[in-house]
Amino acid sequence: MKIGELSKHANCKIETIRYYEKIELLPKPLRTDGGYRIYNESHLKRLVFIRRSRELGFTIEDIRVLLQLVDGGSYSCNDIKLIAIKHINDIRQKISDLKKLEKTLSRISSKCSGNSTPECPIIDALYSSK
Amino acid sequence: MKIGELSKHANCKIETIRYYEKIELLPKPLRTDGGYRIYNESHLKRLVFIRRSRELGFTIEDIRVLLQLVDGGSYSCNDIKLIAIKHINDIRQKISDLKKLEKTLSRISSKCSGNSTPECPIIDALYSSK
DNA sequence: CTAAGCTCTGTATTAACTACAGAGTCAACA
DNA sequence: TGTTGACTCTGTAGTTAATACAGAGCTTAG
Repeated sequence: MKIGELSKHANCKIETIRYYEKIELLPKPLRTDGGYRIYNESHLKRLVFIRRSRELGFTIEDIRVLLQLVDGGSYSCNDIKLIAIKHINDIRQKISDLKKLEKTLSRISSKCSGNSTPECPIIDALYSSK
Repeated sequence: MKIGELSKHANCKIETIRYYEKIELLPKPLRTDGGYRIYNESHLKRLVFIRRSRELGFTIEDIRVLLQLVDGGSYSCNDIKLIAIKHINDIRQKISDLKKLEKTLSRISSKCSGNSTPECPIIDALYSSK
């Protein structure tokens, strides 16, 4: 299968596929005489794995570790679980930070009259000298 | 005040201050004969405004708009409130996305025995052919 | 055989900084 | 006055995870 077809099956842009090859997440595929990349099912599975992991918010480096474990064939369920749990904790932290942010912003902007005068509590809150 | 002092007062790295000058968020300060930047109180206030806004998650471009409104002197409370509300909505969306993510990951990883066998539901979920 | 459509490489861009290298400046102290 | 150490300067490159080209070459249906 050529890169365009892989792209459709994996729901991943062509440039991204080439990018993953360059950073060595995807193995180099065979080429036609003309230089076109030719992929097989195992490339597709691997690419789907990568995309799914990205969608779950794993970084490329997380994924590299996961793939190395899988490639090595020596991974244990525990290895994987540790990575996942760390990631879940990161996500929870982000959620908590964003909630704080939202509260602060909502509080500031609720004081705002929303009229056409040039007095604005939001600006005051941001710009005040202390 | 020299850049190091400004940096301490505004809690902002020196490189970042120079960066803000380069992208024209901060006005160019006067210089000593030797070429050192010399700042005054109004630079400090502006830098604090920028840092505070960044901490609240506004983008540089958001801040540029806010500052232009303030600089123009013609802003209205309503102008500012619209920007803030849009931003609050963006944050709520992000929180909701992250919560979904967290749920999915928690669900997958709770199936994981966490033992030393090479069978792992996390990998299976990511790597399965469909 | 030709034209449309696909793919190639390589480089530049995005956001918001951060991290140097190598040079120059300033202030205090002897 | 000389020197040392701390500070600052410019300019460039790196970070993350792609995305967006230009300009060339390949493939295949008709």
